[in-house]
Amino acid sequence: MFKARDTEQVIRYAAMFAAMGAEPRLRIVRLLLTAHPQGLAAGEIQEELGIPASTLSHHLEKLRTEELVKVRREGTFLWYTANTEALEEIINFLYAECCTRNKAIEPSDLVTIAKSSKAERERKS
Amino acid sequence: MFKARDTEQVIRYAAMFAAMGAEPRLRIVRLLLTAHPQGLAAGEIQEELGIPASTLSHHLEKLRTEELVKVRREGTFLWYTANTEALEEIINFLYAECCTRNKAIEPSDLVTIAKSSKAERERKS
DNA sequence: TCTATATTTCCGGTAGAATCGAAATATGTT
DNA sequence: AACATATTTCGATTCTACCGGAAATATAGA
Repeated sequence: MFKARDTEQVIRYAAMFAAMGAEPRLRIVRLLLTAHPQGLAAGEIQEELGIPASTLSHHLEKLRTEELVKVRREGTFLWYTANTEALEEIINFLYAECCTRNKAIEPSDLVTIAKSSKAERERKS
Repeated sequence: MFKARDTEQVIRYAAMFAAMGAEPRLRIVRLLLTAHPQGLAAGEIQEELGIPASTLSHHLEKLRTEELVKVRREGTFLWYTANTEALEEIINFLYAECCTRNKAIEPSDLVTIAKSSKAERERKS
């Protein structure tokens, strides 16, 4: 039972991972996160990352399809923002799949790890 | 400065996401996690998921290359296991990228969310 | 060595993804 | 309406991923 629902889930998450699994798109998501929650207009992304407009448009379309970014129009500009809910969903999925299993880490450890890697990141920069 | 290192990181994580971004491979990782930490022989995975041997071999090779699975030989069998460290790394990356930003969620909330989704999952099954 | 089993490598076919210039569309301004 | 700018859609090309049968390799046992 619930096989169909499970199948849909796997397909959906695979698609989300695939959307992040291309260098230009991962860059886009990262960039949008630095600009969160205001986001960036397509043209700004284009300029920042040096991606041709038409190519960028395809990537944004893909990210939008997989719900990793949201978009709102303001005049002739399209403002893209990262969909942090979707990213949290991915984290939860990974956490559910990975970290509740047998020997895997405890929630409290996860926080410790997250904090220490943040500290480490800041130390290195 | 550190542009090169950052580039490498993005490329690496994009490759990891891409490895998880194919339905058969996401299934494989999930299956290996259910069998963690013992893992499964390639033939068992093949039988369980109904993937032809050569195709499966390609997928496992990809996952191995991106360090998402480990492998050990035992006689003629190759035992594959999920690399939970790599999965934790992905969680930390996403957490770092996503959840330390502006309005994003706090570590303590992350645990709450993770726990409640686990509870919800168990309720549904 | 011969046989059996597990798995990979080889090879070719095919579908889909990524790319980007050019043309089309959308919106706002004068 | 004409023009300017932002972005998408079109069209064509190239590249890469996925797939799976057949052959090769690895290991163990008789």
